[in-house]
Order: sequence, then structure tokens, then C-alpha cells
Amino acid sequence: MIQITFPDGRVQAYENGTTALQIAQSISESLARNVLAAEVNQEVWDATRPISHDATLHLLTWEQLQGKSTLWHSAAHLMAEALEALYPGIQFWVGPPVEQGFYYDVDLNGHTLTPDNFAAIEAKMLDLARQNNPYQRIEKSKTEAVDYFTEKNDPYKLDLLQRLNDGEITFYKQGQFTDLCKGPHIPHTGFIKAVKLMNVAGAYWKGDENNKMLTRIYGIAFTKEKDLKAYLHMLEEAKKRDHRKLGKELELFTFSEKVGMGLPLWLPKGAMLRERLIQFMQRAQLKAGYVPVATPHIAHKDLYVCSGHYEKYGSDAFKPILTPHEGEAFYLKPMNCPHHCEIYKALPRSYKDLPVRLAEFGTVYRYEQHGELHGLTRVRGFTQDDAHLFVRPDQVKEEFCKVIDLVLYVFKALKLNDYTAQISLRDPEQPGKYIGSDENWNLAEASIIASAAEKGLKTVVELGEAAFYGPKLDFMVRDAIGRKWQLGTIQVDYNLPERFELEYTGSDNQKHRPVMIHRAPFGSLERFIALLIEHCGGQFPLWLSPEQYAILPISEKYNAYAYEVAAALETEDLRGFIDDRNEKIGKKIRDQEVRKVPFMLVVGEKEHAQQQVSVREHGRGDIGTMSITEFSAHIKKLIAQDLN
RNA sequence: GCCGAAGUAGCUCAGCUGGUAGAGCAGCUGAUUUGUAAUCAGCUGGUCGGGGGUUCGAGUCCCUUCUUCGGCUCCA
Repeated sequence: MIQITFPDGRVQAYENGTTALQIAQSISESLARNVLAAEVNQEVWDATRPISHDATLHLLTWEQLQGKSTLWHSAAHLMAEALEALYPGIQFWVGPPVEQGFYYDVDLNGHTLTPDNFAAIEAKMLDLARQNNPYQRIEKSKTEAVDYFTEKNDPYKLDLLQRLNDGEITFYKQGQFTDLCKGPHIPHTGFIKAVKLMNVAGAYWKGDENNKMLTRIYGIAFTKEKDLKAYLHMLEEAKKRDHRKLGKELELFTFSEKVGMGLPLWLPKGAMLRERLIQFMQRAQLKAGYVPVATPHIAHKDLYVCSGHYEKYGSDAFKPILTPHEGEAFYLKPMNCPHHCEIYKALPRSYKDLPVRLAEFGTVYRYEQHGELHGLTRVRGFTQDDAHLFVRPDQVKEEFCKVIDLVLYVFKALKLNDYTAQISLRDPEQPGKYIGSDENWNLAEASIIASAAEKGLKTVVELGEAAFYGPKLDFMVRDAIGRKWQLGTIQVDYNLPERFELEYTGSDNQKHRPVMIHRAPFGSLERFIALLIEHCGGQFPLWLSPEQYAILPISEKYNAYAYEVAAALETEDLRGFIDDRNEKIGKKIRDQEVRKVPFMLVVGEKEHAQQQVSVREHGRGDIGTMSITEFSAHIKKLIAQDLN
């Protein structure tokens, strides 16, 4: 007998070799019908795998992430089975579950596959699914496995096998398809009731562009047809929030082939939004003791040789600009830090001066590969809300904490609650990748971890994600399609002060080296605004909204009064406009509603007589009449709430 | 850069197997002077992304190029 401990702490004895599925059946038939896998001693197992020792057991259904992942992984195998049936001779690399479904990388060996083929593959998958074929786990010795794939002439699986040890090799078989796989899988294919292939894409074998390109087929599967419908609907909704679509509709920004790809052009409304963000940040920074500086867009090659960026990124950068006669090389600046180092150096610094906090909204240019460009989130020219803090080593942690405060203040004002904080540390396996002493790195990493903990941030630690010059803390946010992007970043740097030989005079009258902290709460303004657009679906916080109100005269007779109202509100420092088109009020309301203008002020006979405005709130409708001063007070109160 | 898909009016899209470009919205002009999500009528607007080719004839077929979109370690 074995002792099974359930999540609620209950312990029950079962016969040795009982499976999770049988245990589920002993509890209830309906539970058993939903069990996809089981967590046995924290490890996800097939629900049909016999348990031969005491264990904690957590039954996994569609409700648990691991349950879903298991189903998706099994669906990947199902897709492989369908593909193999439809395209004989194709070979498989890997087919894991991902956040939204699964994919399988295949070598089509001459077959071609386009989205037009999806329907046939999906139909085949469902056909196979209905056979309720069990996923059978088969343990093999390494020799058996190697023999199997040698006979199949499968270089991909043989490559995978190379890295596996004897005794840990398992195959999974369902229907006609057998795959090298560590599992786990769902009990049988019948759990898969709905499938949808999402797209095909090329993917280099092992992600290395020198290798052959395989075909990656993405799909998703569900246990209910209804869930698939809901998922597709959710995708449609997400598309509506896409910043590229809203940016066009709300006239925020555009791109021009003549100007060049990846170089955004800000239209007046987008520029207004940008200005507001900049102003907001400048105020916050002034309060936090930053001083603004300004630097040019290009710099001599020597600057980047000194900073080390030339060596590191020289080949990936734009080509240098040469002076016509002397042939001296200048580069568009890819970052602001080297310039700021020179500003630090321009004056003698005492320990009493530190921290020195130099801030600049610096526009930088970076070469991004053609295929990497994406709306405003990945561009070739963008503006950072950059600042560099030059601090004494004993100030690192305190300053780091202050920066976190600033980032959190910004995120809160913009209602970005759904972020993750990622601490990026060195990859212990590649020490050669990094510049700087071990001692400094250890110090910096410890400071970041301590600061994040002190500020109560929920963090994820990623080894190997650090920059070559120092560890960092990044704030990541998802876009409408679920992709993760880095927004704010705080990075400790012991390298640049060394390279630029930065110094300050200590209380001991000796020269000391400061530590640098790079930080950008927005990161790139372009990317930040993109994510902001998607998060609020184009409905910006009132204080940011390019147009806060629209005045809608009932007819041309009341235009004059509309202008009076506009003039009054302008002196109150509010932004708006008059819709004095020769249209009916319903049309005007509709149009401004579509344009997501936060407030509409309807003015006609009655309002004019009483010196009032009829206020409509976007998405809410009529909220009653008030005087102009009442309205302006109302708006200001709402703005104050946002910013505090 | 590489794999795949797409590019038709300012925007959203239609245009079957090649026969000489069309709708709605926007814009312009006029009528209307309007009370809380689309007033009516008329008009303008496109070398169908660019270049080349096949053909009597190309938005449609072929080649090439540019741009956009989805991917390109989320490693059994």
C-alpha cells in the first residue's frame, strides 16, 4: 500500500501501482472525466502512470496551467500525427506547449504548407482525436532509441538523444505516431475537442541562423468547442486594442516609407500625449533631485571606443558619418550614457556633490533588423527618458530604492498594474561575457536584490539576462497580443566609470571612483506609449488625453457661445476644441464618442441662457448640466485623483 | 537578415476562371439650423506599392524590388 497526500492535507492509502486517474475515479466519476494529468511529488506525471511510492498528489484539470500545458503538449503530438499522415516523409524537431497553445517545428522535406492547408490538418486532428487513442508511455534504453531513429533516418531526434542519458529516455505513442518525449501527456486524444492552427513561421533549427530553417506550426487546443470560440473572440478584442490600429484611428503617429522604416512620425495629437508624459516625468524628476542636461545626436567614434560600445556593437550599428575633408568618424548616438559621463567629467566632483543625477530625454538611433521592427515597440529611432546617477558606492542601494519609487509612482499614475519585475543577473556559466570585476558584480547584484525586496516588488530572477556591463532590474508589460516588452529599466554599471576614469574627491582627500546607475522609467517613450495605448484601449487618463473635451454647439446659432466657453476653459489650462461643423448634435456626439474624447459639452439655447454646459462623459452619456467653473473644477479634481 | 503571408481612393474593404476599376466612411459644394451615438443631395478623388516581362489586352499570370504583418531557443 502507498500513502497519498491530497492538497487539503488528507492522507489516504491506495494499492501500490494505482494511477492518479484511478484515484480520481475513486473520488468521483466527473472528476475523473476531467483529469488531464497529475502532480506527483511536485512533478507533473501522466494521470495513467502507476504510482509506486508514497506521494503528494494534485490532480490537474483544464483549470490548472499545467493541465492546460499538458493538453497542449499532447495536441502538438496529435498535430504531428496528422501532419505525418498528410505529408509522408516529414521530420520533427520539437513540439512544446507555449503560453497560448503549442507549436511543432518540422522539416517538411520538400512539402509546402500554407494557412490554406490548416483546415485539412485541423479536420484530420479532430478525426484522430475522436478515436480516443491513449497516449502510451514507453521507456526505452538509449541503444533502442538510437536504433529506432537511425532506422527512421531522423537526424533531429538523434540530435536530441545525444544529450540524454540512458535510463531517462521515454517515448510516447498515440495512434500511429511515436515520438521521443519526456511527457507528460493526457490520458487519451478524446480530451481534445477543439483545435485551431494559428500560423506557420520559419524557425531556425536550434534558433541558430546558420542552421536549416524549419517550419514552425502554431496551434491551440481546447477541451470544449465553446472555449475555442471564446478564445478567438478574445483575440478579436485584442486586435482592437493594437496600438498600430489605434494610433492610426486616433491620429497619434504614422510611418512614412520616404522617411524610413522604423522611424515614427508623431502627429499633433500623439505629440501632445508625448509632451504631457515628458512634462510629467520632468516634474517628478525635478522633485527627486535630477538636473536636466542636453547633448547632441552624434558623437565622435572615440567616445564609443572609450565606452566599449564600439567594440561591442560597432558591427550592428549604423555606419559612421564621415566629415568631408578630415574623414573623421561620427556615430548617431545609440545611447546617452557616454555623453553623460563626459558631462560628469567636465567639473571636479566632491563626495559632497554625489549623487549627481543627470537627466535627458535623449533620442537615440539603433539599427534593428528589418524583420524585428514592430509598430512603436521596436523602432530604429526613439527617445529615452534617460538619466544617469553617479553615486558613491555606499549610496547605491539607497539610490536604487529611490529609483524604484519613481518607477512605481509613474506606473501608478498611468494605471499600469499588470507588470512583472525582472532581476537580470549574470549567467554563471559564461563568466567571460561580462566586463567588470567579480567583486563589483557581486556587490551590484546584492544591492538590486535587496532594494527590490525592500520595496516589496514581486520579482523574477533571470540568470544570464544581465547586460554585459552590469545587472539590472526591468519592468516588463504585455502587449495586446500577449507579447512581453521591457519598459522601465534600472541598471547598475561599474564599467563606464572605469572606462571614463570618472572620479570624485572623498572626505579623505583621495580620488575615488563613482558607481553609475542607468535608469529610464518609461524606457523608450515610443514603446511606453504603445503599451499605454494598448492597456487603456486608447482611452487615456484625463491628464494625458490630447483632447480633454469637445464643445458641441447644437447649431451654428450657438457657435459664438461655444467660443466663449472655449476661451474660459483655455484660461483654466484645459485642452479641447469646438466641433462647429454643420452637423446634427447626434452626429457630433457619435463622432467624438468614436474618437474617445473624454468629455463633451453640449451647448444650445438653454445652456447659453443659463451660462452653463451640458456635460457628457465618454462611455457614460449625459451627466447633467453645470457651469463652466463647475466643469473645470470637476475635470481638475479627476486629474488630481489620477496623479496622487 | 531568414521563413511565410499581404499591399486596390485619406480610412475599411469588394473586384469570379486576364476584357480596360467599385462601395461605405472621410473630404469638397449646396440645402437644412438641428437637443444627446450617423440629415439629405451633388461632386472630387486611384499610372491597383515600384520596376520589368508574358499577352491583342494585366488589379488579375510570371520575375524582381520596396513596405507592412506573423514568426525566427517559449529547446524531447
